[in-house]
Amino acid sequence: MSTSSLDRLPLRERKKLKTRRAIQEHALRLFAAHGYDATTVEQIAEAAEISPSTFFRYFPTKEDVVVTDEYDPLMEAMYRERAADEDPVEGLREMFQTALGEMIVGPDRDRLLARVKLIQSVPALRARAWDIQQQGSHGILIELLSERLGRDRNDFQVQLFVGALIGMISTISYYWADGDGAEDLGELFRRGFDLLQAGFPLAAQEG
Amino acid sequence: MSTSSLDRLPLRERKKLKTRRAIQEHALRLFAAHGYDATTVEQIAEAAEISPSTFFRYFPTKEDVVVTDEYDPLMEAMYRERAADEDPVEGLREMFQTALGEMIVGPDRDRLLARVKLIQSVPALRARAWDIQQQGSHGILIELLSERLGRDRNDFQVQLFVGALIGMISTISYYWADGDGAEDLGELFRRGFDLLQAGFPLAAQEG
DNA sequence: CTCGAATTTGGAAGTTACTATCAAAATATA
DNA sequence: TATATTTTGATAGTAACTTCCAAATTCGAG
Repeated sequence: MSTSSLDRLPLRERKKLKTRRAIQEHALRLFAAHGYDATTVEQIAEAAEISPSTFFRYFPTKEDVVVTDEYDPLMEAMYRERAADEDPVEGLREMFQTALGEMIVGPDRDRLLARVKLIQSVPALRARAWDIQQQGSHGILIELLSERLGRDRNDFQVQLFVGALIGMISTISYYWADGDGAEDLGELFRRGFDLLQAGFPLAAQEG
Repeated sequence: MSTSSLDRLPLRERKKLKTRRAIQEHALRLFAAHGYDATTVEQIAEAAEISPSTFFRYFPTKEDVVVTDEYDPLMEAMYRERAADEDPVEGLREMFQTALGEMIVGPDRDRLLARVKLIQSVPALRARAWDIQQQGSHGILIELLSERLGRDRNDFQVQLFVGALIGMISTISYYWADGDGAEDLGELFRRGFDLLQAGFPLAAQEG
């Protein structure tokens, strides 16, 4: 962590990142303390020592403060680094494992857990989170997969797969947050991919 | 169509349904003509000859006018009518086929197509549509399936399956609307279920 | 170090979705 | 016809977002 790439940025950029983080931290703190709806953008701006108009320059909507993250480009880079002759879906599966291991630990884990719980509990956030994921991860996954598979981006099977995968990821996130993060997220993803790859053998059990 | 069940309702209820439909029709018409954002609730209210406050008594948000439909209870009823010893997932598959055949034809088809296209093009609607589906169809499917399977409602596999299914349905709807409804919706569902049940055999093709 | 260009910030005013309240109107019931 | 219940409309208010302009800050060149 010593000399991160951030330190080499020009002053202006560093300040912007700092402001952005300050807004996000104060916002999440206030949401946790008083609730999402009860916290106004004005209050967040005051806590972060900026003006409301500056708030909206950093985040287009109040929802984005909670819903936005920076995982997508990282995941894309990780996937592109993988061997070209590997099975594409298998590669995706292992990319997720690596990503989860690297990104979702320590303070990030608690942050993510808090965010998912908040998202889950506020309709406006649930809705926006899905759309952000759809615009971000969904598109990237389509591109990466169709590329590796040598298929068109509009290939129906690829779209179906990614659609199902995103739906599964949503489910996994909420299941994980429901259990207060007690279960291992990597293990939940593993079970998800197993079923997606091999099909769902849902059979009745003894009631 | 002659004497529908609606005619037997008391005057008050009939009027409510009529008002609700009037609001929805005028809203969709205005959205198509001038765009979603450019159309205000006030304008919709004026066109439907009601007050803005009445609008919000019928629809909690402007988004709901577009996003709400009445398919869920029908699908639930159709599923419950099916034989108890049938394979639950197979039953779901065939319920969807029947439902699509019965509900999504004629004027309903064009209406649905217009709605999906509108939803697809407006971020706020995309987001809200997902959340509505999640609150509605998702919960119902979890209940129906877990019941038939004799499993707990919190069963992880059931949740994964329904999550993936809902993701797939979203994908299918948008794919269908993208192609202006040229493809057969039932056929698209069939292919989706095939892959979900048997697993995704995504293999590279000759580029 | 200083000056001028570019960018970031703050402030003010406006739009619109949505809420709360309460009196008037329409409908049901007796 | 008279009374109770429900639905409606008008009014006033909140807060998220947008737009626009002037002030402050940072950057690059001489």
